Amino acid sequence: MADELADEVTERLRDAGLRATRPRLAVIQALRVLGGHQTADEVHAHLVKNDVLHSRTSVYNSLVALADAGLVRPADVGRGAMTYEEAGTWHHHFVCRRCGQVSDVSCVVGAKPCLTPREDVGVVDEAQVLFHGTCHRCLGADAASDDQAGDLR
Amino acid sequence: MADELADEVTERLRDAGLRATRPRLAVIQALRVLGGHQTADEVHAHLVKNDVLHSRTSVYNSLVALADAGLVRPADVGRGAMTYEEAGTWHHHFVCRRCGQVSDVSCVVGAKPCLTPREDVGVVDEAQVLFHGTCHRCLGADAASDDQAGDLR
DNA sequence: TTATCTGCAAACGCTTTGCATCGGA
DNA sequence: TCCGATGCAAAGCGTTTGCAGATAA
Repeated sequence: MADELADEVTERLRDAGLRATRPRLAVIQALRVLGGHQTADEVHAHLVKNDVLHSRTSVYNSLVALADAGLVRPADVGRGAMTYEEAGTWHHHFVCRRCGQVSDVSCVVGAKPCLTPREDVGVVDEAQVLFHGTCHRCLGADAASDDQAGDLR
Repeated sequence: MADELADEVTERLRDAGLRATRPRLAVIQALRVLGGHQTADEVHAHLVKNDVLHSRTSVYNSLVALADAGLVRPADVGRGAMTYEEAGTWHHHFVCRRCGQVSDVSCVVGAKPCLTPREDVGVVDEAQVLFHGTCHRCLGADAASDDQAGDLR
């Protein structure tokens, strides 16, 4: 079931001049299982739990290799550690200030620098948008606690 | 000459319920002298060089206080350390992949969430755009070294 | 006078590096 | 076979925390 993934990853790593090793395949499979926006540590924890891989260094190494091969995209959403996601469709991120949850947001234009700066700063090859705000769940929790709190505060 | 700054900072800190202390005034003055996009360490180095302040902790403390008072804005441009700039007009950032230089870029709309995500993820109060690419200087250097290199490589 | 702030020292979390060993092609 | 990858251990770097003494209001 995950063999097609392994085959594709193997091929794309080789295309990038990299070897298809056990840790690398394990890391990208973990990323697929866990879904987007995982930190290196979360990937590591998952692999340790499933007794697949125990070295933190290898997780870092593998993430770098997979990113080089264009299979994984690092995304800094400003929450301490770097997060990683499978490189599928290009999108932006919304981060809830309360709970820290990260959601994907479609980009305005389908192409990869989906925005162009007004100023002529040079050649732009990428534009990342990071939205901040309050997610629906936290807004709901707010409303609920407002009811509960009554006129306190 | 910098007294108006000191007075304004004092007032705005007090408005935020914070004290106007020597380190805080020193940090914002350093930020003004150095210009935008300084790391805590760069601010610290500047203040040490000018024999104004020697504690790294106080630089961090002050930056937090100034950010709370809305006088300073932290901007994560994805280069390891957090950078800080005086909170003036709202803008985005362009980071050169070669030299790491950061340039300011006007936002699309003057208001503060200058972009709206397509998806309804919740209440968005901020949108930061981070552009990556190659700045003019590095493009120029490239052209020059291409000439020099001739057919090497 | 007192709550706030400072600033040293130490801890902390994420990430990288050095290096001997291992293994994919 | 041999270069590239692994993975332990340790360092590195930016940042935060604990706390006793100092200070703005």
